[in-house]
Amino acid sequence: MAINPENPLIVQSDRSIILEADHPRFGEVRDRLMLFAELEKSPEHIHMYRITALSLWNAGASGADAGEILEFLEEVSKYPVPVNIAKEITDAVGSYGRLELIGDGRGGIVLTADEDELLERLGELSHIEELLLPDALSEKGLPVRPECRGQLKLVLAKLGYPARDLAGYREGKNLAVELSDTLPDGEPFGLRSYQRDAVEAFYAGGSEHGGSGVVVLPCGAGKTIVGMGALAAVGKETLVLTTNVTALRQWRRELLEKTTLTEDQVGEYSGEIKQIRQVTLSTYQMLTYRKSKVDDFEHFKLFFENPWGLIIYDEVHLLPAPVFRFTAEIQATRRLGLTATLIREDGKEKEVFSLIGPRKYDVPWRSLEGGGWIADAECVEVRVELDPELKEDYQLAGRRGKFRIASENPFKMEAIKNLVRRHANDHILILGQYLDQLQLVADELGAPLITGKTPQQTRDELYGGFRSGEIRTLVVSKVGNFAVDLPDANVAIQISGTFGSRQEEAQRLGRILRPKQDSGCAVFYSLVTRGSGIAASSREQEFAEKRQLFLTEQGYPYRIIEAEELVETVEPERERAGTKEVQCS
DNA sequence: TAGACAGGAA
DNA sequence: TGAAATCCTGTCTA
Repeated sequence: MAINPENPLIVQSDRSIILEADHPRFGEVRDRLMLFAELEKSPEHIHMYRITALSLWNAGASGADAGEILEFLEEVSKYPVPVNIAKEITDAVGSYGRLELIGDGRGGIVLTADEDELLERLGELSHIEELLLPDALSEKGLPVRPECRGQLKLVLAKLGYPARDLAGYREGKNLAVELSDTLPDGEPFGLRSYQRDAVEAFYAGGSEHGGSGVVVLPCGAGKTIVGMGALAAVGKETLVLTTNVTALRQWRRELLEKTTLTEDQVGEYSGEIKQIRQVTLSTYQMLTYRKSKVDDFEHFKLFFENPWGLIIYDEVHLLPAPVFRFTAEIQATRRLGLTATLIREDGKEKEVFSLIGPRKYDVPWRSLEGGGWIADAECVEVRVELDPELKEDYQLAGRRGKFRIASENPFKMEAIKNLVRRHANDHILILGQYLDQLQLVADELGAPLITGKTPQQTRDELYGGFRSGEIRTLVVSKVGNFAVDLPDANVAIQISGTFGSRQEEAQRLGRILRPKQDSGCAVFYSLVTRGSGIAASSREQEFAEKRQLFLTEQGYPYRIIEAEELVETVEPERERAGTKEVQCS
């Protein structure tokens, strides 16, 4: 293998991959890497990826082939791919599928392996043995306790041997559903190409094998519609789980509007209303409700006692732990997970992989920009100096104290004002984490503030005002992370955020990704207190870096500007020459 | 019988 | 690392 220093990539024997960000082939290589490696750091000029077992299994599950991956790496690498890495890739990608769960033809399930020796070895492990049927014998493989199907997959994955589940599904009750071809307002309706691809990827293998996995799509790309497509494809009674009631109602509205389902077929099972219908919508909290820690879960029966042929998990990255437990027990029911970021901050990715299913469909967010499905967006990190009066406090504070002080840095106010002035004709959302800080900003700007305490009615009014353009700037607390009814904006200013949450960053960017009718331009500003004195980087900067990883992975580079520069560029006419400036008016 | 509110959970 | 939001239920009031 020849050495080619012109290439953008270095694969190292510690499983890390370094990609040059300024290389002409950067974008193309990044989009391929995303499918089997995880972005770990993105300092200036380079992106550092890491190959993990899970990232390779997901690649294997979505049909990637180790040979192709290696060929690609060799083609774009400066140096030959280290032998140990080549082997690891081959092993890990290949390991998805070495073990299979299949039907034994008599209604039971057996675990099979490509090598008898492996199967024997696994079967002797005590925590696997207890998931198997003790005295049963099968010439095909190890007979599995049917109720332990999920648990077994989880244990195997943790051991490094993910199993492909081909044991089939309970059929569930038939339900004929079709997508509407026109919406109530007369607009024609149909699946977009990528939505159709996602449904097909989910249901590949048809009714026998198709039907468990996760679809990853950016906010605003129509995940609900993919859910409806899956529902129509499967054609069985379905349970849809959402994170809150607003999302639940939105699903209900969309189901009625965009499918042939009628009012009496769609039920809401929430705190207020307890309907169980052919398509039932409920919340995670409903299922995990119990009076106290020692009581039983009161409503989990919803999972088991109905003939669901499909369960849809909305925002699967937020799925609470008890729902995993129930899900482990209903592995015979088809499952579709929907999310914009398959990242869990609690590290339960293997649970999602094992119990919901492997990643079936994922495209880089930015690639949907081309089709005009989501808006072109630019991310800008604005570095603000720490208020000198707080420098001493900052030095003396502990780790979390430092983060809080940097987050609430009063000098951010000036930058916020400049940004608001700069975007005089835009719809601006200001997003933050601390209520006092948000209140201060709202007062100073004379803009309305929405927090968790704001009653729904007031929220609706303010949302309405923002939508109509009457209110131009809206200050929003963490409610904005979850509120599906929050109107779209074209400018978002993040003034503080949760530790290193990549998810939150992604959600917040999602707020401005809906395609715009007029200019089509969207900017996401993130205000970060700059490191000062001895510390090269502030606590907040460190977390900001972590937060930005997911979006960087998706192709959104952060342009860094200093807060002081904002003053000069307040008037759009006086943009600095040579820099592609943002023109959103 | 609806709405407001407090309390506990994760 | 911690703050904030949400949900569900039960109770109280009108």
